[in-house]
Amino acid sequence: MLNDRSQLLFKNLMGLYLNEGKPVGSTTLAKLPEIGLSSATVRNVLSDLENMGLIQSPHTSAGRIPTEMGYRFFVDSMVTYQPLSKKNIATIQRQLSPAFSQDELLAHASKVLSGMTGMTSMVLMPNKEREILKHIDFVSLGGNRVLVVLLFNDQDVQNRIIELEEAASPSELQQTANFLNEQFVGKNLAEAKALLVERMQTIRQSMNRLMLSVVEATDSVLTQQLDQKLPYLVSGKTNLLNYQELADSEKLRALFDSFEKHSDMLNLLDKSLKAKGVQVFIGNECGNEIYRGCSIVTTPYEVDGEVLGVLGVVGPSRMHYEKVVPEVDVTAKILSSLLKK
Amino acid sequence: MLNDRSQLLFKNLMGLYLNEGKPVGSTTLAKLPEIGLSSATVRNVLSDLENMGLIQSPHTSAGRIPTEMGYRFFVDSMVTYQPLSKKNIATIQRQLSPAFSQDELLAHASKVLSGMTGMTSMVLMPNKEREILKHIDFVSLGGNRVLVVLLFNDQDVQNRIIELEEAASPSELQQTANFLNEQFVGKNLAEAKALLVERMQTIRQSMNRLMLSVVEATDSVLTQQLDQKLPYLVSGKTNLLNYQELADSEKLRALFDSFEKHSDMLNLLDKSLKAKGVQVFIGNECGNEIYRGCSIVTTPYEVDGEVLGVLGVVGPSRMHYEKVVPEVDVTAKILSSLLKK
DNA sequence: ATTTAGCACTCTAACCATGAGAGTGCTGAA
DNA sequence: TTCAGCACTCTCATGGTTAGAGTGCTAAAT
Repeated sequence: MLNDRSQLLFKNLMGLYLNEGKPVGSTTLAKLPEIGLSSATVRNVLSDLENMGLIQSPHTSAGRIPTEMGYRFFVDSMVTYQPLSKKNIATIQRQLSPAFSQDELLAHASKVLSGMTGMTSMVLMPNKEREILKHIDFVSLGGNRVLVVLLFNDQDVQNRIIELEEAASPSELQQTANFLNEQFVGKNLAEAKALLVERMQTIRQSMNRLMLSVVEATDSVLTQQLDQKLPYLVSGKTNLLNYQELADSEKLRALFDSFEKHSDMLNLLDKSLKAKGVQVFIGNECGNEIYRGCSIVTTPYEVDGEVLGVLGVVGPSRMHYEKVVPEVDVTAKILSSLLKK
Repeated sequence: MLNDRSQLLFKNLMGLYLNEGKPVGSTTLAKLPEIGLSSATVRNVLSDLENMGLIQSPHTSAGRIPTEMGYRFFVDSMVTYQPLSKKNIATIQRQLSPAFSQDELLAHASKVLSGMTGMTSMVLMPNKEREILKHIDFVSLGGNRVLVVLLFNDQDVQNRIIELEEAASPSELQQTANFLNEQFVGKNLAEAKALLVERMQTIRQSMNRLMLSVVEATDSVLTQQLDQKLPYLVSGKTNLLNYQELADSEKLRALFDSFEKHSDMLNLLDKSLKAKGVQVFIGNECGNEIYRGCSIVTTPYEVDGEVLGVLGVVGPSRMHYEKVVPEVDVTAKILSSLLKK
């Protein structure tokens, strides 16, 4: 559909534009040693490319810049991705390793990604509904206060302090914990909640008042557990201040607002969740007018072959895809490998 | 030192400037009903005020704007603070109450403050060194993995998963926990660490290898506990995008960088930690050239009369002190009262 | 002794004209 | 098919001009 010469010129135009950020004219291209054509011939080709919708001219006497379709074509069939150096991979590994919980690990991944790419990163958190309850424990704090410790997936610990109506002895607490462990360990949060509702009738009859109030308090903790969490993390927002294409503070505000509003971003991350491998969304494909001029690169992370969430970066469409895509990819892989353990 | 008429004019000038953000000229002031002077007379007074260093002229044909000294004078002796409405107070209370841990409460306070003032807020976290250890507990996770639960100050729960060299039975863990509780509960983190080092010799002799390795793992958790935490939280950074006086993206970057660099801000928050009541830092007083044109309003929060940390906001010097100061003050008071419990 | 009207002066911001520079499309020759 | 040449268009930087805002000073009025 596109002859070799057109491709060559388009690729060179992209290269120059990604580096300089200024419209590229026919003379600039003609001067490149690998081209070997006069500027007039280049002009003819550029004119074709413009008719095809791959490039456009901001105004008559400026050079050409890629259109969204141009970016799309470039990303789909021209970019040669550059593998990360051993050293960079080691650096990521080193920065992610000292994390103690799943949440912390994901937060680190987000930081690493925004630091490495110089853009803004986001990490879609695993669906808490599907986290599997591994252990319940109660710690008496004296008086009526009890610390509830919930362990999910061997990595994620949550705790809440609850107040009972009357004091509970350690042995009573132990007994209740044993009961709850028997009933709910191995279930995910949603199942546990459903089960609790279902069996409440039976439980009421078989337990004394004290144990019942502990169970009820635990139920409310489980419920809160579900909604309370942020759906995704965002790091390095301020990195976007570095790009002049986003220098307008109206534009930035709109972007930041969109991050907080959640709906756009969740939509996108959800799409990526269902796809395999790295996805690149360019401009309008991001699903909102606001993202004109921006691109989003995402990829899912997983554990034991099951997709848990998505991580990615937002930046100007004029980004170095050949570097950013592998960076996102590798970070997701390393994250996945660390989650496995 | 300043006659009534000068004060009246200065106050009105400040009022107009705070609202409009544009230099105020003699005619504008003369037109105000409460002035009752000709613009010529006003000009004479303004000239005096300029000589005293309270106001300045950006250029010949613009009006006057306050200098930093002008702001200082205004804040120190002219502002009449507006008490918050009952409704606003109730709103703060409602937004802060549903917090489960100390950290969460402080994070909420920061959010509330940035939301209410429309500026950026920061909260200096309590000194972790001085948190008192209330309870240590171990939960066996099967295999060699043990969950360490540390409870501080009845509100702050921390946990870490540690891996032992060999499996430990629940009773062995219980025994170790009992020992550690006996030794360290009631001490603060720094004391606990010192004590551990001091007694290590004795402990080595009196305990078996397993218990020893648990103690050592706990020690490393205590150590991490000390450094790992952020010294302060920042919320609502993006609010600063709304102010045209900060619209320049260089300026914003410098500010955001300063928030991440910690040193400037910590210096300032530390100063506020030692002072009583609300403090206002204007421009240069913030301790860095970067904060030219910005002011910082801080106040300590406390529990049982002991100062724990500081909270405050950063915004343009042209802020409504009469509202912001009470807002910071009340938020700190409410936060303090919730921490007490 | 104050206050104020009047006036000359200064500076900014907006507007317009101008020209250099960059890049284009088209045409006709190689 | 390629390309040199040329007329054309548009932006951007520059400089000049003007209206408007605000000042300081002086001399008259209170």
